Amino acid sequence: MATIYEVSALAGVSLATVSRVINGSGRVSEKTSKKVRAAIQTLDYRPSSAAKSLASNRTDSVGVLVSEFHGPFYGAMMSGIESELRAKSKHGIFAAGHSDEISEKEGIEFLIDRSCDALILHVEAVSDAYLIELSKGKTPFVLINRFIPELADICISLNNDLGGHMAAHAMLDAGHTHIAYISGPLWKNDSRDRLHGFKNALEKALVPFDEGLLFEGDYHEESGRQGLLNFVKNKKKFTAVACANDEMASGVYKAARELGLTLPEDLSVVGFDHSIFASYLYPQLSSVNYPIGRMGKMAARLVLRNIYKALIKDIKHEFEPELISHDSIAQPK
Amino acid sequence: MATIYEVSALAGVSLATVSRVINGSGRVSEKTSKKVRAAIQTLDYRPSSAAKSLASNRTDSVGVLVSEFHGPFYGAMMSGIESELRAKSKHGIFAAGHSDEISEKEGIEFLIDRSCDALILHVEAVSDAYLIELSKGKTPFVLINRFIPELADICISLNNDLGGHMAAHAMLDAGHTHIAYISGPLWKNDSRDRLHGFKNALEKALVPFDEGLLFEGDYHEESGRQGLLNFVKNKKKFTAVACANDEMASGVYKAARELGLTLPEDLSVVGFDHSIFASYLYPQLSSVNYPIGRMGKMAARLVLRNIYKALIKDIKHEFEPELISHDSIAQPK
DNA sequence: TTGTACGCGTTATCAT
DNA sequence: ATGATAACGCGTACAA
Repeated sequence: MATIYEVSALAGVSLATVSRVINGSGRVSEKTSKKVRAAIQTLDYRPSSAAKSLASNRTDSVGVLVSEFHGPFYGAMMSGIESELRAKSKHGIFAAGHSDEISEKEGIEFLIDRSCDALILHVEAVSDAYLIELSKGKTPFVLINRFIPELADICISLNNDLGGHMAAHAMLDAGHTHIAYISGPLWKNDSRDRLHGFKNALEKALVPFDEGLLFEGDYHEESGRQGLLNFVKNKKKFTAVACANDEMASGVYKAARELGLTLPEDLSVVGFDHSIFASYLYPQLSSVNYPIGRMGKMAARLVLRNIYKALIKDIKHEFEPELISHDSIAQPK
Repeated sequence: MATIYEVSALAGVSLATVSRVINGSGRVSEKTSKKVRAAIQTLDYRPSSAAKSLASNRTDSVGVLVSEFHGPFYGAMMSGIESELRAKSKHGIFAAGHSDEISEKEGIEFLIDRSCDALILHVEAVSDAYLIELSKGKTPFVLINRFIPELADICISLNNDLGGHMAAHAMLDAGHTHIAYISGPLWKNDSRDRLHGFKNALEKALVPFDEGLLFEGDYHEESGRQGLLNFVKNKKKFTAVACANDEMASGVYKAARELGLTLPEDLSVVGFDHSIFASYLYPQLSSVNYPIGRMGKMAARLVLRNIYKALIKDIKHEFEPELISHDSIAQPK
């Protein structure tokens, strides 16, 4: 592999000049620049990223911690981050945190040890205190899907409360008054916010909420199924069920079929996230959209601006959900 | 950040010794080693990965090119790769190739410029010749989901031909003799292999295949829908349809419902990949399993063994598909 | 505008 | 077993 020395020799200039034309730093005459570029061409010279990092103290890499690689959710987020970074010649190093405190901390340590210039974190299990402490460290980061008042300027979050509102109103507007709710794990912030928004919307509409129609799931399909079976077992009356994500809504579909219910006539369902597979379900699932791809892009842009001093305007910290209507909501019989 | 100099000073030993302790290379007395470790602890010393890379000419990073980040397929693959690499303190740099020749080449260039120690490539659009040429270059790589005779020892592939066989037999065994096939793009190797296996199985079973019952889709849902509508429009007789992936099978479900068909009584369907959402469909989709997660792990293990000299046995180059039976196949009426 | 010289924090090759 | 020292390839003040 050719080095910058060979290039400078061939071009008949000093290596400082070569460095300048490569990085566009400092003034270089067009003539010299041309010679240098020619030399780079003929030698097929590629700068050593290691040497560059050592000298500049930057790696051009951004560590990204997601909960999981699979599933429709994080893929969209990673995709948004990667394309945005790559356009600026940076790259992402992705690691999984598995929604587990130990594992998330290990992941963060791993990425810091990789000497990433910055991190983008989608963490659920570590505490606010831990993150506030982390923010005092050397590696800057951005949080996605999380809001911590003390770190507001590095948070990219969804208005989950509003999302809960929308789920409730999707049902209220169709005339439902007995609406069950299958929540995510209540130790997660987003789960609590969605539920809060949901209850709040009912309250404002003067529709009482029966706590017996609340089931705490785990965001996986089977817990959605269990939730519906549970309501039925307890002989609850309800004509609609809102789910805190689409997987659980799919579980509700399954349980409904087991019970011989026809969707959406016998039961209206609304999901959350508007995952890619919402449209694979039958009837196609109405769902509150979570623009995670755009949020991933925004997180990358925030890093690009804060760390790499890219000229980026239009930074936005909070995103709004939106109801995507399909065929899973009918009027109550 | 503490450097190795400070550690050596505090421990009262030379640089070389510290380096030896860290990397476990060369003999070091237990006593010295202890002193060094203590110094590392108190200084909270972390080796600089850049300096390490520069001196050792390794980055401990593996570039991974996938077609897309989203969707159920690549997530499982990336997940397998990441966990396997991280266990050995290596990391993946992921990039997307979008199944497009230019874009795939750019992605490969990008990863090489990142000075990855090796690459894991899931490429569809670049030619065999290009890859053979690439193999003569400096950066070693492994191919996933592709078999090139000249590069057999760096290929991890699925027996797609056998998969096609299985899809055909799922139908034949249920008694179907008029079986349509919705293929992926025929410029892709896996599409061709699956189709070939499918036709071959029919032939062996002495069931003639009507070319009018072949439709070339693009692996996306809508093309599956188009395929089925196309067969019907042409007044073809068939009782079953095999799809080259699950997305297109989902499209077939949609078209079937539009046509008022009841699944699986009026039409049996089999998919390919056994994506996570195969079970979200109703009726749950029978599908030929593609163990992409395990294949990703295997690709990582191959890199670990070949490049990083890890002691790994049980390398396997070809994986076998497997029919996962659910509820989408019935006997013909 | 261009060149010189030093520093970045390791690994690895010699000696000792 | 341990230490001294030369690479590794580039960025960047500082000079010229």
